[in-house]
Amino acid sequence: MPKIVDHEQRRQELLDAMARVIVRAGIEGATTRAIAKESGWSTGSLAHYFSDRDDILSSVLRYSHERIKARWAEKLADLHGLAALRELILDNVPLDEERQAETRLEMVFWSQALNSAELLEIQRTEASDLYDNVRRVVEEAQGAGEINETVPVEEATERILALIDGFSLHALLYERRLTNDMIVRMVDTELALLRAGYPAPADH
Amino acid sequence: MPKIVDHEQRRQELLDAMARVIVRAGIEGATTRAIAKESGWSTGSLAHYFSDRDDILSSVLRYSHERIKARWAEKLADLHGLAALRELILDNVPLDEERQAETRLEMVFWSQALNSAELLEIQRTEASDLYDNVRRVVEEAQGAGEINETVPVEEATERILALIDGFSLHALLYERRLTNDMIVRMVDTELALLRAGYPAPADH
Amino acid sequence: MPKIVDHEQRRQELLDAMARVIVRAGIEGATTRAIAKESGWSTGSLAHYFSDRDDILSSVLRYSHERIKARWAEKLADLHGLAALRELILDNVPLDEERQAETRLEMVFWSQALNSAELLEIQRTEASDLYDNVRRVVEEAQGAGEINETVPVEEATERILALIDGFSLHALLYERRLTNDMIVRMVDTELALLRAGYPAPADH
Amino acid sequence: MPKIVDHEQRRQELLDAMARVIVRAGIEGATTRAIAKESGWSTGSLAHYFSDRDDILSSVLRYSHERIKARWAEKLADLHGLAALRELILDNVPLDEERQAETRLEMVFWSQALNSAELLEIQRTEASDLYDNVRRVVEEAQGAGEINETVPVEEATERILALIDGFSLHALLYERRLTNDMIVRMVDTELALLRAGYPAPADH
DNA sequence: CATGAATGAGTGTTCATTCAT
DNA sequence: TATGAATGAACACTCATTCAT
Repeated sequence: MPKIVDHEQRRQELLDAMARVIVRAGIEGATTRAIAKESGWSTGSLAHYFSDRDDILSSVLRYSHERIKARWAEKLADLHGLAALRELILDNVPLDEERQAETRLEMVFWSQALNSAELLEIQRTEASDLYDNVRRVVEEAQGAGEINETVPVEEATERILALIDGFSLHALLYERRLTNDMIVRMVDTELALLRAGYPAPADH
Repeated sequence: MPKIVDHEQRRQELLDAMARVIVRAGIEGATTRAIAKESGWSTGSLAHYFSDRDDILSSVLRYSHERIKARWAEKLADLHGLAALRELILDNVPLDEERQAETRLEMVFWSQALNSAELLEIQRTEASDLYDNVRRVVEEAQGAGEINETVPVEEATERILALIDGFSLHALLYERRLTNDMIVRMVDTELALLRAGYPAPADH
Repeated sequence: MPKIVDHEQRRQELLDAMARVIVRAGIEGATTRAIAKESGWSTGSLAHYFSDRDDILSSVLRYSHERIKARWAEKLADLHGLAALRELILDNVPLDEERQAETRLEMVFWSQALNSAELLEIQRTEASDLYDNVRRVVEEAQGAGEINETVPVEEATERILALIDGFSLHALLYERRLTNDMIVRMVDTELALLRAGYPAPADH
Repeated sequence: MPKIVDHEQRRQELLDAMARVIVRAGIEGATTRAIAKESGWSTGSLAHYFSDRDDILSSVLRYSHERIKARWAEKLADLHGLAALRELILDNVPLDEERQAETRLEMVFWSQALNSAELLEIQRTEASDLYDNVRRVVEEAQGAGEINETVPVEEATERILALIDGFSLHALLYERRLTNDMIVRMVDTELALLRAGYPAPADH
């Protein structure tokens, strides 16, 4: 029993190290040696906790999402409706260094997933978690009358998710152009839009 | 007289091959040998056209943007205001296979740019091109009364750019969730929003 | 517990292999693979003991001199004055196969040092060791009255060093012309010259 | 006829370029491209004048000696005996930049010859030219009474040749230690020694 | 369980050489 | 004759992985 706890704890130590290395040096810098050095353990040790490098990679992806999800659970515990939605969105956007690191990690996995069926599957599963959460909160807010009843839930959810990743990406790549202030302001505009209801699209 | 070769044409041939390899196999699959094989030339030949792998990489990024920009120029030639904006947005979203390939390429460079000052610089320069184009068309549309005069141009531009990349990303990663139809519908919603003007944000 | 390896011993094993390869095939034949093969280890193993090929090269140069110096120390322990000088000179001339191999190694590094600041520095440091030894013994012999008091120590030292390398070089390149007998005879002539004192130079 | 002249002239142009590259960058820097660039001709041109890189190398060695020999012929034309010997020695020692370049070239070929039967043969042939010249002048001087009749010609010749290369080597490698003044002084000491006759060697 | 030495395939790159023009 | 594009073997080096201790 205590051994199992140690095992899991050691895995997390190694995954933390791996995540730090990826954030600092990218996927190409995340060599076995670099991870081992960052973690303080030997390269041979990794083999006891992960079957190979791909296993480490997918584990990092899962682990990162677990931490993010745990944070949501805590933050959303006492919030409801639009307030919860706002918190959820802002929690998924790189407004501070911790969130920036998470986004860097995400970005690496976006492209990695394109060439790995396993990573893609994980990515999709994890993404559907966020999707479900956003959608649930949107529905809740709509049920509570905070979101206009004409707003289609699915579209609202997709727009929000697109904005989250779009802002995240641009915040990292074009940091001088897209400031935190602008992101927060645009998030609030989106929330106001949900309150007011989407305008009817024109013909084309 | 020696064999005369159109240097620029050969470079493009090689860059096309490189882009195909990256799209198919990712950045890690884009080895010198894979590029050579895909292009039908030998590894040694690459040295005549590029100084090293980094040079190939950054050239691919630049080349891809050149093609995209050339396409805009053509498409936007006869369009103005909102119609031009709609075309520009839809042209930057992976609605067909060609555009999907471009997005895959983009995604690879997003994460590569995080660990390469040179790629980041190129990425920023190219991104500012799109920014300028979107902003110009938005201003034009606003001048023509197609966009509500209360809409802040900068914010509108950033929202659109975020949506473009957010939709692009999700279309590739979560293709079954985010369909082309939905993307087009959401783009039109965004345009309608610009016509109607942003709602006033609530307090927090 | 991991396999425990005597790092220094393994380094010397590899350096010995490297020296053998250089002696046999020259600097251009001393490829990573050739060294690995000669040593019986894999190419990847070299990386554990040397940072790169330049490191191997400079280490070989240093290592070779260490062995030579250790031999002097032993040989000169009980000798003094002219007898010590004679021994020192003869020990630095390729009279047997072992010494021939050392000279071949030396010759390779002479030209390598011309294009490598690091090798040149090592070469100079090691050369000054021999200079100091020769000079010390000459002074000792002069103090003991074995060398004429009019002989300038610096000039005597330089002549001896020049003769050592000149004989070494010619013994290897023109082995049929310059025999061991001749070398020994000329060394003894030089020692006799030191006893007798240099003749006064004529005017020019 | 004029074509043949052109051919030979072109060869020399290329050999000059090759020699400059070797002196500047060593044997490893003397790539086909570097030679072509230095000469101002294309890499393909080299093939018209030399069969391969080895041919270039051995031609450079021969060419360099031809120039040196031509210089001797001129310098020694009006000199005889010890005066001629002194001139010959000083002409073969790197007292000025031109001679330094020649010595650098020599040094490269010393080690190259150890692993190339062809280069070794050339080296020996060329070296015997210098040997013959030195020996001839020594005999002449001895015949004229300038050199003591007890001096063995062969040994005198070998000593001189060893000193020439020893001084040359040390002048390049240990330039701050072995100055031109010292070299000239030691050469004159050697000449004085020839006048005075070698001292009788002691027993060992 | 932990180590780190050892592996050898694979990498980007360079090179002398060939050859169609 | 002169060119320089093209070649592909060879290079130094790195890497994920294995395994005896």
